[in-house]
Amino acid sequence: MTLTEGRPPTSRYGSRPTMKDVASRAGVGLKTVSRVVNGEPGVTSETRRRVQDAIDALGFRRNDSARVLRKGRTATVGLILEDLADPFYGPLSRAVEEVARAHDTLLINGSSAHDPYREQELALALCARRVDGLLVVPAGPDHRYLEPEMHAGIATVFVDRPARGIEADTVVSDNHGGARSGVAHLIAHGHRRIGYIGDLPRIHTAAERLRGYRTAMEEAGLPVRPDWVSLGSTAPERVRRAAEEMLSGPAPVTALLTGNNRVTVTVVRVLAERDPHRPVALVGFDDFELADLLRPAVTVVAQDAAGLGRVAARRLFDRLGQAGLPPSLVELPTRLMVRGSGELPPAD
Amino acid sequence: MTLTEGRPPTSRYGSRPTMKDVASRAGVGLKTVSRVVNGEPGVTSETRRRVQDAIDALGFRRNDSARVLRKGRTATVGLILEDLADPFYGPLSRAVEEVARAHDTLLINGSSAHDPYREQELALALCARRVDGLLVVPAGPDHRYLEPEMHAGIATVFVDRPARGIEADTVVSDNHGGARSGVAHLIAHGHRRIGYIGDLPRIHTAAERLRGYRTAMEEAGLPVRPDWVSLGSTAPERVRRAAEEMLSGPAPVTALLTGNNRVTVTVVRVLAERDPHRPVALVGFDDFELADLLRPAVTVVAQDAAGLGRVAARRLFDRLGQAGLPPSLVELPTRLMVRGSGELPPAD
DNA sequence: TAGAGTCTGGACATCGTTGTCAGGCAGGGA
DNA sequence: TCCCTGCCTGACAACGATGTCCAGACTCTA
Repeated sequence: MTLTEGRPPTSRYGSRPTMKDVASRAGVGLKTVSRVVNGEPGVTSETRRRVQDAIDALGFRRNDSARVLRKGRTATVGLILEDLADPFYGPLSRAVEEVARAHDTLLINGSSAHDPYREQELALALCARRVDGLLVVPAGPDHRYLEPEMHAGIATVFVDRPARGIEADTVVSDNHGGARSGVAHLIAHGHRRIGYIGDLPRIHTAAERLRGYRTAMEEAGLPVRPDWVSLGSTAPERVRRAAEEMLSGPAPVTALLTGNNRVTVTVVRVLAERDPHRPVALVGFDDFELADLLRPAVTVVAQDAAGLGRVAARRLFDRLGQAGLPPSLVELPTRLMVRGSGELPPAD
Repeated sequence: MTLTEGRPPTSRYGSRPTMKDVASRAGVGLKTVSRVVNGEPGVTSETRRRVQDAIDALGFRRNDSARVLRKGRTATVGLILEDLADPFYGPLSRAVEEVARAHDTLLINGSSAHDPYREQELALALCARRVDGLLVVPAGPDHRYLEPEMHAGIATVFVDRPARGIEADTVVSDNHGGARSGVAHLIAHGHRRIGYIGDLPRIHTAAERLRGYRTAMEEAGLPVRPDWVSLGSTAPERVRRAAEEMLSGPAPVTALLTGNNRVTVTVVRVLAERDPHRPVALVGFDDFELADLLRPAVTVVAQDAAGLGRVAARRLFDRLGQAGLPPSLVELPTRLMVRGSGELPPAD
């Protein structure tokens, strides 16, 4: 039989059967259908079967909008990232999805495309759809716009970076410590002129990593020339220019710390084009696929992206289960993965 | 002022103000608030201002569940991928997002984790939330479960692979032609014993690519030994074993076609561990980041992932705008990107 | 056979918003 | 002065599901 058989003649294309339709077809009351659909007790198996038949024949599916309206909870949480295509967020989002699934909750992924306005637009759209909770990788400089939503009961956790302007749960990596250990590693291999190329300074992680870089240099008693630090967009052209300037100036650097995986990849390209007899050491923040297969293999400060997602999601559900928890801050450790590019000796 | 000032005393934590609350605070009717919120005409600027003040004071945000219930449309479409962390899907999902945005529509991303059951669960959950449309990268062997939904008016487009069991809009790459051109490239460089390692045979793309491989071999009058073809999961262990067997059997292959980027990456690892004096040529299906920086650089058959997403999303919105279009099939061309690994001479 | 207790099913209000429609009011023409 | 037009405004029903509560049917016991 085809699935269109048995539809009531009133059903137009684009209109769906409701519980009322199911009830009248099965010859029972509305509430009985509701009981069957929700697996509630108090329906004889004979009645249950009749209702189920009607549901199948009509192709009925419960309208969750109506359900949400009545019940108040949506069993849905939102995750707002900067860029779905950035490999750093893959494991993060996957980890969140697993936790959400364990709580029978649907995860909605969205991307702000690095644009504060789009982040806000997206977050508020999800709030208007009454998600129970929100996980946000902040792109914008100010998150006070979420205050009314949080007060109204939408659990919110910030991941990878803290929010600005409000107190909220936050899960981040130890960016300062990670950068510091990466630079210390370069120093231990004899480098004294080390550059840092990072993301926009308004982004918290970029600032923290810069701070870690400075700390390591200071601890070794090394000076930091202003032209050894370059913060800005991670667009390949900008990063390329920055790298080339640092490598050719009056006091060229012999080693580089790159502020995230986008920057690292571009810098790897720049270094590959240079004279292989004058190698430049490199430590990248964020691990990336195939880093071990490049020659030289790229030494990185790896973040636990899946851990960030998992811890943040757990915190979100804790908060959903128990309102009124005080805001918490969790900092996850990073790990230096030594592979080769950071062990090159200084060229001079 | 803090944002909690002015809340009516009845407002509990976790309950939100409604239009009714706004109306009574502003001293106007319910419908007038609705007009202001939706920017409808027919409200004096004085009234509008009073209402807006009440909205701000109460932190009101329209409940879209109720709105959807009343209006029938959600201005939301869903995209179901296999794995959010697979870099192939990044540009695809980004392209869909751009198109959705141009239509003032929210995009919900979800992942099936390669599991047919999860795909169905997710698709139906989105249908229950009454998304207007659905873009699906099929993971399952049977999509008849979507038939009632499509009949009920949920526009559905399949991407990257066709659906099984139903007629529907589909946008795919020219998998057969792409694989054929990749293998022809290897043959042109003197290879006669060429292997193919692909995804599970039930996956349409894997089968098509196998067909392309066979076509190219046949056209060159070359035999295909059964142990030169290995289909199965893309788990690294399986792929590694398959590659090692093909490279060490009685008639070892001198070149490989890999069926997608996951397989390619694993094979690159295997090849990197082997004797560099006996190189194995490689052509991978799907481009991937840094393919050009490996040594040898990896020659690939590149798909237009962004194109897949863009074309599919456009088709979805065409269908939303005009119901009853006949199902269409679009096949996008692939591009052979010659980089080095496919040009190695046969080892013997 | 009557009464008590249990189980099943249905009528109705409700969630927050929007579409319909009618009432009120001001201004202009006769 | 009266009526008509046009503009604002608000009362009310409806969207589809769920929770409350009660009625009727049934079983079991005295």
